[in-house]
Amino acid sequence: MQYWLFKSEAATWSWEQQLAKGEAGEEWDGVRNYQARNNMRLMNVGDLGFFYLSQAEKAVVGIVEVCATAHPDSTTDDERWECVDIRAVKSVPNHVTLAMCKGEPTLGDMVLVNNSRLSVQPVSPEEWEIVCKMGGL
DNA sequence: GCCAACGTTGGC
DNA sequence: GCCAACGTTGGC
Repeated sequence: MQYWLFKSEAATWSWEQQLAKGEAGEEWDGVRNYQARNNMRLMNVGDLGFFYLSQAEKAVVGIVEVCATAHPDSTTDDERWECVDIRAVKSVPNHVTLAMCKGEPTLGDMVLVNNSRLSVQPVSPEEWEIVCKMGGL
């Protein structure tokens, strides 16, 4: 079991849209970055992830679960790009903002804090625990 | 809206 | 295989 962080822009794919997909989930398509794709290839069904909104929101707002391992991205014919499917598990009661993460010394090594541009990131078990607590879970 | 950081492309 | 030029992302 591993932990991840999925980054989205609310204008492109919001948490409400993800929630609306329910148990079936939805493919996390559109990723065109090798590092992010490689992370998705490492995912297993049952892995958990944070749903993070960049730009306006800049906060972790939900928990998701991987429900299908990497497969070709249906939004392109380019076979280089793959994606997993994720489904919403629960909303985070208190949104954990980027500023809060930056202000938390124990999250100093978090990828979100150090490499803001990577759209699919690994999260350590320790970081997972800390962010969950900050979020009121 | 700006700009820094990063990734990708393409010429050599 | 290097590196300059360019494009994109995302925080501020």
